[in-house]
Amino acid sequence: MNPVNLKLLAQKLNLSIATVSRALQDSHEVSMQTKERVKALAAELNYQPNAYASSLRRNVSKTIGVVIPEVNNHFFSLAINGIEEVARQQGYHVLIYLTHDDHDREADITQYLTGGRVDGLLLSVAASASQDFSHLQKLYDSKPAIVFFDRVYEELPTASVTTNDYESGYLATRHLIEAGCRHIAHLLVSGNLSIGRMRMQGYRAALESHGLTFDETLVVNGNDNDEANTQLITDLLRQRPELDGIFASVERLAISSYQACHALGRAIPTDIKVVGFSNLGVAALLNPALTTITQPAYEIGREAATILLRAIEKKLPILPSQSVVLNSTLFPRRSTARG
Amino acid sequence: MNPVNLKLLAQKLNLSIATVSRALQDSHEVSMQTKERVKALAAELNYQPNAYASSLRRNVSKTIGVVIPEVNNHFFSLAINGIEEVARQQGYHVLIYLTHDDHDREADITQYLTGGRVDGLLLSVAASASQDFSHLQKLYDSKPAIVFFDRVYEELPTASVTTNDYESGYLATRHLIEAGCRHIAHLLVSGNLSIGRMRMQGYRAALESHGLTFDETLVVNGNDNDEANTQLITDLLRQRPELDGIFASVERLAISSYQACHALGRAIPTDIKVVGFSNLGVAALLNPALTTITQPAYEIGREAATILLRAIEKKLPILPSQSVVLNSTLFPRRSTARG
DNA sequence: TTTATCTACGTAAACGTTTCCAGCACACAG
DNA sequence: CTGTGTGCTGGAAACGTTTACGTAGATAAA
Repeated sequence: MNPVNLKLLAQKLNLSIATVSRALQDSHEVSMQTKERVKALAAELNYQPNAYASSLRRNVSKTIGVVIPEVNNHFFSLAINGIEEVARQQGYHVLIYLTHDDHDREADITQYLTGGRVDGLLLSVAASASQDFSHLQKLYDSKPAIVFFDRVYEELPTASVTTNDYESGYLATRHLIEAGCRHIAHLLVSGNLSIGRMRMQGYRAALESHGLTFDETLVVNGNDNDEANTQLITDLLRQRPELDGIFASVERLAISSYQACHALGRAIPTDIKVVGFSNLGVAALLNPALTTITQPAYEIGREAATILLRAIEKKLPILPSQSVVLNSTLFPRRSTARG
Repeated sequence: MNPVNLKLLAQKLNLSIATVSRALQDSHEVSMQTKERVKALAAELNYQPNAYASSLRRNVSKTIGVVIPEVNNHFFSLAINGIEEVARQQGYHVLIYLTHDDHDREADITQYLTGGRVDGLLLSVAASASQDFSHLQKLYDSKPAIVFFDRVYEELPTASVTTNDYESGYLATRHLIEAGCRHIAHLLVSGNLSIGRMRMQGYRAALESHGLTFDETLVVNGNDNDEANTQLITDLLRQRPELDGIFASVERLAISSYQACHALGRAIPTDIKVVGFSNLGVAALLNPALTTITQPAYEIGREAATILLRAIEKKLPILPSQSVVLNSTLFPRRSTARG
């Protein structure tokens, strides 16, 4: 494509390719004089090193992969912001792959990535129904550096960046109980991931420590289809008229809950109260303002990328002990106001 | 890293590297027998070709770059969804770069990308104050395939995917006028891009064709800092108490308008009406529900990626005539209701 | 003087592919 | 028997870097 390469520079300068290469890397083995000559010409001809040749030779790509369920979700888009920020600072490129919470897509993608295309990987596991994580095991065996964030597959001995999901689940549920709820549904998408289990345990513990009984039929699994979710919630609301609280474990389910309530004419917070995990910037502007558990998404992205890039640069393995747990924050708003 | 390469396969099979390579590509020059032997072993050893070696040799990277202002914005995240979708279908990888609407970052990034790292580029130009587009010119000269989407730099003779911005600006403004507004502010971020100019012209034309005079001081430029924008709008509202309509040319400014109105106690839509470009899924759930002009973001992404990949695959240049204009839709909601 | 050290550069191998150019064996036509 | 094709395979060059190694000349140490 662009025929400006080391060979061309070397010819024009009557130097060897080796010297030109070294000059551009500020090697001490090259005299100041030649360095300047080389750099001047390189700048003039707008020389850009061929990334692939360099990656091939050095076995280092200066590229990280980010594998996430979706990007149209404030949590993940904020996380990407954080990731891109630190990657750019350190001269890394960011490849994005979306799984749409589909197991097979995730397997395909991770399969791709065993080929050395990336130096490291940030992964937030798909919340599919499948219990099969062999693709992640395979990926791990091909040993790129991996850091999980938010949605972790715990069996791999690597680091992860998560939030205090158990406490958050507990807090959200207690908040509803204290607002007067007695029949609280729990909506989630990632029941078979640790994140889902933790939030669930928090929910359950809060119920039980307040003398409420845990009812399995009030736990509903959604997916990534908003209409289907809204329908699911509508059905639930109809079948269980005693329901007076909803704890949505993920943003889209909180939104669907609003939609279902609007459709059925259930007033929030009078008839039913809603709290949801969400990074929606406009939560406070909703009708009514949505009480949220908000994760520090941007910081999670930064933190995960930092751990990953540090390990790559120092060529050290990533240990589970480097894991970080950040705290989410509960923002009480109208949707859970008393009376 | 992973030492499973063609050489290893060749050794184990007592074949030459050339034959193994050809077998894996289903070349007709290899007997069925050997093909199967090769593929079996490759699968068994989990062979993944080295992407960099391949890219180097073929001068093709199967990677496209996406350069956008931000990802934490529904328009762009939906667009990325569309882009990733078609890229994945065709076996392409997607590199993401965020400019944060900063001219210098954009210049840095495009500089990077002249190095042949990507086969093509999808670009939505940063809405900075700068009038300097020499970095884009330079990028173009290094001839990767480029398709602009939404925010176009018109001077480059390549294709773009946009929406009917003039009509949308006209429609939004007329909608406000018909709802009774007489003093309408226009908030925008991209005054020096064609997209900004088009929307502005639509705004102006609607005013004038309805006997209202265009007032330059009602046109306000925001940036990517939400607090600053809210402050800006608050100031405007205070200084111009006669204001009864806001046309926000970009999602974040509509949100900031809500915040400013809430803070000042101006009731929407009674005191002031708001319409905004937005892909916010929860627009209908806002308080009050926000009237939006919604761009077909997902389709824009798909369309842009399709044009780009077709050109790359066929090795044809991209012509301005391949440009596509899609239609946005006005969704009237409470925020512009009469009375 | 010789020997060691240092500076500044060149030669060439290597990274893992792809692909051009053979070559060989065999078949078949003239 | 010669020529021509065809089916399969291997050797080796090439892509653009980086880098181990070598070397020539200069300077310093012995």
